This record gives sequence, structure tokens and C-alpha cells, in this order.
Amino acid sequence: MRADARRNLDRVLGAATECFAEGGLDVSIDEVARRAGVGHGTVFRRFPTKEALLDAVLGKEIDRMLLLAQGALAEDDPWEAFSGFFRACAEGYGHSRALVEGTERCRELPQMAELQEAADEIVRRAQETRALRRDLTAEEIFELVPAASRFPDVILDGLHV
Amino acid sequence: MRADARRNLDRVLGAATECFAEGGLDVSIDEVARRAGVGHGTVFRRFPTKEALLDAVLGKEIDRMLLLAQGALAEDDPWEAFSGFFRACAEGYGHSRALVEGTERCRELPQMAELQEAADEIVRRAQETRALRRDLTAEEIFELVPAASRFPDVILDGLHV
DNA sequence: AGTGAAACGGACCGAGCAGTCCGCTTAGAC
DNA sequence: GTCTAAGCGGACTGCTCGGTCCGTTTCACT
Repeated sequence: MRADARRNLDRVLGAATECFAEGGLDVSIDEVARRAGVGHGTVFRRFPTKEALLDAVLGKEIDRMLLLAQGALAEDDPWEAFSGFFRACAEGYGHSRALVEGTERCRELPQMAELQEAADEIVRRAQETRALRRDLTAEEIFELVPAASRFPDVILDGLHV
Repeated sequence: MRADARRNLDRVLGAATECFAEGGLDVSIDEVARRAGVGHGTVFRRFPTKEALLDAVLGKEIDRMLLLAQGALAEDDPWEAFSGFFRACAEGYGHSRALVEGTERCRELPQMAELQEAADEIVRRAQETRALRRDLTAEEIFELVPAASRFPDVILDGLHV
């Protein structure tokens, strides 16, 4: 891969991440290209459709979440692990409109399976110690993340037993 | 106003309410007109812009909420009044994507001032009896409504003292 | 039934979007 | 320095959408 191509690819991914985070998934490719300082033809050469670009951006966000989840699984106290991870997810959501609007699309990303498993385990451990209410599945609990991005303490209070 | 005009106006408002509730604010005017069984010229005759139609639909939803709020203010127990109203709001949000996506726009509707006042009073009373946590304003509390549309009990647990 | 105004609806316009294409530029191997 | 393939970007296309316009239809009053 040529050096200029590599550089432009990085710029495009960076610009797309920022644009979608700030303006949501409806931001146009022209806008992304402008912010990246390239022509929009260059964007389409790397990502054949807008959806492909979206998947790349969301995939990187999922990867970041996965690292956080693995960190939480290394923690001793299960409630601390859960609440810390939950707060981190909430903060991520608060910083990115792309995540909020793209939750549905994320479900179909390959990385998601692993993240799902990690999150399940974090929840299972916290529920085992009776610190976390047991009438909700992991999936349901993480539907509360968007709300928690504004008021994490209220939500965690509601989830604590 | 001619009878056919009145009938078509009702149909358009009804169709718009359904369309925006199901598909969000991005549903096209053509779609609304089709569901109403009229040409899209007829829609634009009554509502000069799409925004005007949106405001009409959202305004009617706000009116419904206001009735619920006044009902709650007639209730004896302040916590019951608050939690009942909060649940009703949550259910309304759950049934309408228009409300979710149009929260911002609602803020500028004339009816909103009165609803705001009523909600403030409902919250004030519940906080006075120490049933409702006092570290949040009414406005902040109602930002939790979208989350509560899925899991009202969790949110109310988090809000109860 | 006749008439005039009100209402109708679809043809039409312009803007903005995703996606394509091709002539020009440039990196980097020799 | 030369050469060539990889890379570039902007002109272009087709589509959808909000909004306008006007010839035709329908209501409702006498």
C-alpha cells in the first residue's frame, strides 16, 4: 500500500469517526471527505458504500469497548467491575451520536459476538454476588446505557439490589 | 370550512401521527399523503412546510400529556402522582418514535410551557415528601423518560429515595 | 339545475444525496 | 532521471425529497 494512500485512509477514518460522533449517521460523505481533506471519490475507493464506512467506524468503537470489558473481567469485585464497565459504556455513548443511532447496526458486526460474551460474563458475576438485580438479562441491562450517559448514578441505583 | 376539506385535514393529521410514530421524523410527506389517501399537494395546502405538520402532530401529543399531568395533580399521594405520570409519559414515548426524535423541537411549542409547569409541580410535591431524590431537577428527571419506556421499574427504583 | 368559489392532486422544479468514471498526478522501484 | 501503476478528485448521473403551480373536480348555496 502506498504511503499517501495509507495516510488518506487514516484521515478518512478519523474524520468519519468525528463527523458521525458529532452529527449522527446522516452526515454526508461529502462532509466527511471535506473534513478529511480529500475528494469524496477517495472515500468511495476505500469504502464502496456509506454503509461500509459506517461499519468500519462502529467496528473500531466496538473494539474499544471490548478492551474495556476485558479490563473489567480482570477486576476482583464483581459489582465494581460491572459498574465501572457500565459507566465507561455510558460515557462512550455520551460522546458519540454514531453509537446511539447505530446500536441496531452494531448487532450485526463480527466483533459484537465477543463483546456480548464478555458483557454477559460481567453481568453474570455481579448477579451471582446478589449486588445486581436478577430480573434483567445482560442485553436488557445494556439497553439502559444511553440513559446512563446522562445520569449514571440514578441508573446504577436502580440496578443495585 | 368545507366538509371535504375538514375530512381530509383530519385524515392527514391522523396519518401523519401514525407515520411519524412508527417511522420517525424522516418519513416523507408522500408517505403521509398516501396513507391519508390524498395527494401530497393537499398536505402542503394545510401545512405550508413539513415542519408545520410536525409541530401540529407533536402539539397534539403534548396536549395529551398535559391532560395526564393535570390528572396527576389531582391525586392525593405525591409519590403515586409522580410515578403514575412518569410511567404514562414513558409509555407514550414507547409508542411514538416522533416523540423520541422530536423532544428538542417540542421544547419550542407553545403548549410546552404549561406542561413544564405542571411537571415541575408534580416533581416538587414528590420531592417535598422525601419520596423522590432531590439532587435532580424536574427537567433532568424527565430526560430519563425514554429509558423508562422499556424498564420503568428500574428507573423508578433509581429515583425513589 | 346552475354557478362560483373552494378544494383537489399530480406534473413539475431545484437541492442534496450516494455512488461512478475518467483524465490527471504522484509515489517509489529501477 | 525515467517510467508505470497506483492513487487522486471533481465532474457527472440518477434518485428522493420538500415545496410550487395550475387545470380539473367538487361542494354548497340559491
